[in-house]
Amino acid sequence: MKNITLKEIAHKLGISITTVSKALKNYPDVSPKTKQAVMALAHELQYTPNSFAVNLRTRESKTIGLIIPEVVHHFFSNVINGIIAEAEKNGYLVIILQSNESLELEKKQVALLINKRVDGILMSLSNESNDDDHIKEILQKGIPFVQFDKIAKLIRSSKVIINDQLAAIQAVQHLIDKGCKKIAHIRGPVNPQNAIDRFLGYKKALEKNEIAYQSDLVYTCERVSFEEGYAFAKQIIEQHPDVDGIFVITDLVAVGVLAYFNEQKIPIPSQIAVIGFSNWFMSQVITPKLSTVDQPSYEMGAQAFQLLLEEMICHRDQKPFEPKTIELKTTIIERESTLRN
Amino acid sequence: MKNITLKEIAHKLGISITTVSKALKNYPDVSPKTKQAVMALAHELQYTPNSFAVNLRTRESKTIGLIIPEVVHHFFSNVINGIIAEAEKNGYLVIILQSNESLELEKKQVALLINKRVDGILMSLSNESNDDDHIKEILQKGIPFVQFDKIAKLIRSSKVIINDQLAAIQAVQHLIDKGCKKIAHIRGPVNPQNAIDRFLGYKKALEKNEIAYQSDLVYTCERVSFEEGYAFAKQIIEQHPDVDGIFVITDLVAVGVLAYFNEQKIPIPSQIAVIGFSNWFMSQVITPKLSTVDQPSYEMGAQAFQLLLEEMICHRDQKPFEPKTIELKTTIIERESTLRN
DNA sequence: TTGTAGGCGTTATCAG
DNA sequence: CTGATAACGCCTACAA
Repeated sequence: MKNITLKEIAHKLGISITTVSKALKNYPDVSPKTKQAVMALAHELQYTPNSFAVNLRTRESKTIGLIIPEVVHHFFSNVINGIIAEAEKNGYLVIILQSNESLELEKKQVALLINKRVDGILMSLSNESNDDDHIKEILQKGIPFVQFDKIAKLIRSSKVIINDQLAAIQAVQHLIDKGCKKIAHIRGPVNPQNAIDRFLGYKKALEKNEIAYQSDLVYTCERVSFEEGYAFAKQIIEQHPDVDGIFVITDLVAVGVLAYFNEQKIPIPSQIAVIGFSNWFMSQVITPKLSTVDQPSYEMGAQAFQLLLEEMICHRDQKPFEPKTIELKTTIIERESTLRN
Repeated sequence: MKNITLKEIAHKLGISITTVSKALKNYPDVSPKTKQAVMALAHELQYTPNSFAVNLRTRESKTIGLIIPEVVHHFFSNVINGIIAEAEKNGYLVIILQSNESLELEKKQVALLINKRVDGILMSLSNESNDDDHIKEILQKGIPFVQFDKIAKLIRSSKVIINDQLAAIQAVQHLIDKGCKKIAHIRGPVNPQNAIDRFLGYKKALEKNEIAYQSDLVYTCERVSFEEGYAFAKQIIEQHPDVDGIFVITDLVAVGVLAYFNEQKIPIPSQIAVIGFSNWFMSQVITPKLSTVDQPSYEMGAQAFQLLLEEMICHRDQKPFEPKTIELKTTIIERESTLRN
């Protein structure tokens, strides 16, 4: 079952490879008759160009790389969805790599993609990432590059993000509006920009409402897991029994919090109100249903690809490209876990 | 920032391209001295082979394709995880495409991957798939191919599956052991082999326990969604108020069932016991915690890649390959939703 | 309108 | 030990 090449078509038709190539690409300088014949035979033999050869010639692979911290993650898998869909619409395929939240792996993945000569790279940083040599290498090689969600602020590239600080302010304000006076925050790891911004938003919201900030009400996740949420909930209730509201870095962790409180029969939201972040599917099916901040994940993926596409086109045409930053809207979703008044 | 080629290294060193190539690949017939020099310069200039050229020459891309019904799906994203990890260990990258449970899309994706000349294809069928022309084309072209989870039984290819029928028998037996006498089944769509097998398992378990099979106790999902679970739970309770156990095709749907019962304050498991399938993460955090059948998803991905790898190696070496089928073990996980006695 | 020739960057064969 | 030469399959000036 060998593959058909231009050469074979040319041979069978007794014409040159060049003519066959031109005919198939509908060049104006081929007679309709030969064009016809070539098309027909190509179709009959089910000719498809050898993409390896095309890649080599055109220096493009119509393939992009995506590096993401975790595939098994409601938010990220939705982003992937958006990216793949948008890429496919535009004739691109997507190679996906996981950093597993490890900087070392992330660097390795970048190297792999550069080696593979993908046409562009999309990336969301791992939680460990506090170093950007590998990212600088991407830029230095002139490879089109777009960051999304967890970004390195100082890198000059296109970005698709949400306003984490504002979203956090709104989430905490929501708790305050529901009557919470003493609000704890379970924050994300120290590195990621979005954990930092959400934390800053938490502080600002308190400040704006003239509630004193207490550093001992802030708990820091390392792995951002269900188990951590469970454990911190226990700590919070033991160390600060009068806490009446918790703003949690993400829904998964918040679900852990709810699990502990449910087990201890601590009433939510009457004693403690809880709000999460990201609007995972699970949040609407647990008891009590979790209030959260909705973050447009599919949209984020789609937009990230679009920015990358623009840059890839400029790159190919040797035109200069100005990085852009797109900020997507978030919305507070009120459910049972903050339903008071 | 142009890329370094063998030619340039050869030029700078005043030797031939051939020698450079050999030196870099550590051929025995190059003097240690030249080898040294070449290595050093290559390293200094950060030479990396142009993978497009290598692909063309070797007729391999060290890339495989994966077609999956849904990325945003706890089970499948875990499978993806296993595949990517195992592939990377063996020097392969993975292009992921989604069929969105549509046969038409699935066919398109297959065509894309064939065109791309991936070294192999991994696939789980969409629910719509009742036709296998596209799969036959893969085999006909001699592309290494492995099916997993939702498979076409009659296609002669390697497969990684679980014993759905047996797992279903065990799940229903579990309900019976817990005292259930009238058991409903919310089944998957008509096409997929695993939905059929689970349904058959349900029937067999009833039979073995001398419980009469009633076709009106079987409800068929079309989209396998939370909403369907919710709606069928309502129907079941209205049409058959004496049903005391439900075996549900998958956890997502089972969670919908629980949601309705919770809302109606129908006690689980005392009035009705519920068991799901697949052990989604969500199942252990909802109330009541859902009993289910655990299915090794990461493992399935990893094994599927291994089978594909074997086949790709045979393919490259022009050796014959015998398809294999691997059957992975499932386990019943007892949680609150069936916790009686 | 058609064909020739060169090259993309690598690898493999074979002769020196 | 080294290097010339010929592919891999396609594209594109340029010549005929």
